[in-house]
Amino acid sequence: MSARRGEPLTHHEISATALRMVDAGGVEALSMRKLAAELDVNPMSLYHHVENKTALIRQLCALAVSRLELPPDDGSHWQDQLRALAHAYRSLARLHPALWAYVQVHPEMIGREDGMWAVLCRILAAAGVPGEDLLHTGEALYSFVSGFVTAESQGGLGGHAGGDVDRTFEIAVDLIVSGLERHGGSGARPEAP
Amino acid sequence: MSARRGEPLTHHEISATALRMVDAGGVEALSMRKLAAELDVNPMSLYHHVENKTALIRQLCALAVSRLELPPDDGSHWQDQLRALAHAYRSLARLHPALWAYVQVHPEMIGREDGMWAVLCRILAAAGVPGEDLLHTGEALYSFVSGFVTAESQGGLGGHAGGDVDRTFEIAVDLIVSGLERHGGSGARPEAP
DNA sequence: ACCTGAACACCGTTCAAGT
DNA sequence: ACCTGAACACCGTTCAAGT
Repeated sequence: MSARRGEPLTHHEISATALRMVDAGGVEALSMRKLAAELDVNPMSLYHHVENKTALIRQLCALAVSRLELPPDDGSHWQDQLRALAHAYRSLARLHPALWAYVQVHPEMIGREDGMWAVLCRILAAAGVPGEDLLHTGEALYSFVSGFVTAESQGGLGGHAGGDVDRTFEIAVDLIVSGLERHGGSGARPEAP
Repeated sequence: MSARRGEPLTHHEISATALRMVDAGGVEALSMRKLAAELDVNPMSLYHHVENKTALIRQLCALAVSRLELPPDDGSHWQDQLRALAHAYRSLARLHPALWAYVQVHPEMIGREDGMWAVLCRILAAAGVPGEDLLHTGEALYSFVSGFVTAESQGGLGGHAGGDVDRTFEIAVDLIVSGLERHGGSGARPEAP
């Protein structure tokens, strides 16, 4: 009977449409009623496929996270692998900027993304970060990159004349790598002249 | 006539109450109607003192930002000044965590906080960051620290066993300082022992 | 000048009823 | 099983009317 053609609303179709709406207008532009309208369905029908709005957004986050392309553990320098991870994360954030900004404010939506943490910790270990600092350092780096991509996607960067955000990202990643080279075991130890 | 005692709703009293509500339950817990209830006033009365909800939140942000205690330019090392600035920013964020998370997603709410940018750029110049990289580096650092304090206030850090967030912040700031010492002109140049 | 009630166009969600 | 309409308790905001 539903206004839509025969098929009864797939899980996937709901998520895809919702994600499109979030991409277009931010999470605050997603309402169950507008989503239903977009799907040409009665608002209440959605509740047979999704527990509630929060659960729906959680699904969107999971969908987005699953697209993160983790760099493989080839034999390359940890510096290159760390750069690759940072770039992969930034790319993901740029795919769904509004959703990603939401994630930073609601980290419980994705939990601690397992694959990424394993890769990050492996790289940091290779960089010579001592075991007792591994998780702290990983968290620091993750929050740094999260902050950057959020600022980027929300217009918090590039305000100045000729703002070249790619260059800012390059400098940001260089700064982290340099810091690790100094702090970790592989670089120079503090003792200044 | 109003339910409240004689006085006609001061600007300040509205902001203070709203900020208290945001601190207690997040920005999403602030509604014009609940704020009016808290003030014991008709919801519509608020619109004589505030243009709309967005303008009200903007005022809250300005209020919070004005409490940032910028470190003075004593003669101390740029490293110490940078640490002081980072700590001041973190302290501010911890005063109003929910509002600060909101600010990161809506950077236009505070604009580019002028005093802070001047101090940050001065410190980076003292660190030997070349002029053409100054703004990029400043933006990178600002986004890093923003990311950290947002993650901290939203529970994105300290998930692991014995999570000591102060220690994570210490490591995070050390990492930035080390990176600058390497990249800038005043610290030890790469040449390792 | 300041306040107010009613109204409008929205929300998320529940529930009893329909096929 | 799946869908639906009516309803409830909320929103922000406008506007004409009150003092």
